[in-house]
Amino acid sequence: MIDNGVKRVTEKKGVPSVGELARAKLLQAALDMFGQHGFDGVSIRQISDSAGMNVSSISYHFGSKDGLYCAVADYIGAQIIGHSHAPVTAAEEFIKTQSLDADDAMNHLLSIVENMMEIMLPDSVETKRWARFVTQFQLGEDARDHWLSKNPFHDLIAKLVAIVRSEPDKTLENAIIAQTIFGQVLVFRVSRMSAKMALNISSFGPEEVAQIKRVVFSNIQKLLSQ
Amino acid sequence: MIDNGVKRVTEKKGVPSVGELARAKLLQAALDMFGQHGFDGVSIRQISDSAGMNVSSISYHFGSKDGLYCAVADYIGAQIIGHSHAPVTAAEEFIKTQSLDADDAMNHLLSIVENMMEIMLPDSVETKRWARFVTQFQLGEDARDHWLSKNPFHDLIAKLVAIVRSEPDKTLENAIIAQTIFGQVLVFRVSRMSAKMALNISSFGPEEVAQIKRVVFSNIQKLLSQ
DNA sequence: AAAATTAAATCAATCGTTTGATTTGATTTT
DNA sequence: AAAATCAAATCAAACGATTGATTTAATTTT
Repeated sequence: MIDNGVKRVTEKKGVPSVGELARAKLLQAALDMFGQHGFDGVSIRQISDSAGMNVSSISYHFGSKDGLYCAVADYIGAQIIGHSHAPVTAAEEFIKTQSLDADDAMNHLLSIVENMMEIMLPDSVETKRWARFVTQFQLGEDARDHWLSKNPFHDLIAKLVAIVRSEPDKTLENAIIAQTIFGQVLVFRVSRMSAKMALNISSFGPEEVAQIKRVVFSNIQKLLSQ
Repeated sequence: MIDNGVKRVTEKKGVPSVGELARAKLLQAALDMFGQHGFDGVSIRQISDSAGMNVSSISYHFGSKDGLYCAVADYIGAQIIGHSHAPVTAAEEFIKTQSLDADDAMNHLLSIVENMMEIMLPDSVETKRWARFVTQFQLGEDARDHWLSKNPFHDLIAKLVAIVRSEPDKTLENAIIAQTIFGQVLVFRVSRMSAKMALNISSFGPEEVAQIKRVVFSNIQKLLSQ
């Protein structure tokens, strides 16, 4: 039910054309407002106003409101993939070597978790906007088949968990453990307000993130010990 | 920004009046549809149609759409409190005894976690509807000051964690640990679709819930071991 | 000049809310 | 007991405002 009909732009070299700048402005505005209020909570007029453009520019550049929403999802997915490229590929290559070194696997696992925390936790950076959008997105009904609904880290974490535990790959138990590891990071994003109140902090600054990271790392190492 | 103006009903004895039945029907319909599509994703006409009533019955019984939403939040909060009354009060009384028995504290902790899982995990029971609504609710902006946004289990979990770890109450670290414990349950509700795909299951049936419970219990015991 | 882009105006549809009239069920008066 | 009275409850209808989308015309870019 998602219309992705988008008029593409003839782009040349690295020079962003006027239309591409307009498209980018709309995308950023939509990213913010969709993330804050959800799909139905924002009108295309609010988005175009926030971007300083006209309503029709949305249907011109993205075909429809659905098309804009989908474009934002694609954009965020690409950003997340890009931001976690280094630790993910490193872990994937480690797995490809068929090494069964538990310590190495644990280090890769912690790197990936650290990367997830950098994406999901901080208050001020741009990644905050990604996380809000993704959370809203995952609650949506119609867009469930979009690949953004799939956790791109899970498979990797489950495999690393299996290696650390010296178990054959892909047992249900390992998948559950991977999910609980993911949840220990996710909770600080989804239940953000609740967590701030519970921890009696006003924002997730560098020190808070560091302390959370310490606890989560400690948790992972303990719960994966035999 | 929430209007809670509600025409109250002259009630007598335990006999539900005609208006109270209508009110309950609207409340249940709203609970379902708000939980599925969020506040802005549902119109009051859809809700009243689903309840088999007229549109204006909403403003009559709840004052406004906001009033209805708030009434649903209140109802769910009461339901959750009621459903977790037993393990919560047991743990609270244990804490009141000033006992420092780590094993007892751990048992109370596991009871509370088990109760949380009963509320949040299953696919078929009514509690599923509560969880969906709460998740949607916590993402909302305007209603953040409602007490439903606060995690009613956190304080208790944090105190029990402190006792298990033989530490003074209320350190930041204990609060973080409590949050990560909560996250291990929460992830199966919030990232529900993603989790189903990752675990390769079609629903959270009794066996799946049992296995998840086993893993989470094991995790908690390990990560709280010194 | 042609194509791409923006602005303004307009569309039918739906939004939350309000209105006035009507029905219901019980209480009070006769 | 019958009639009158009244508050509670429900209804269809309509309100102005806003929704996503489209059309038309003007402007800018290439």
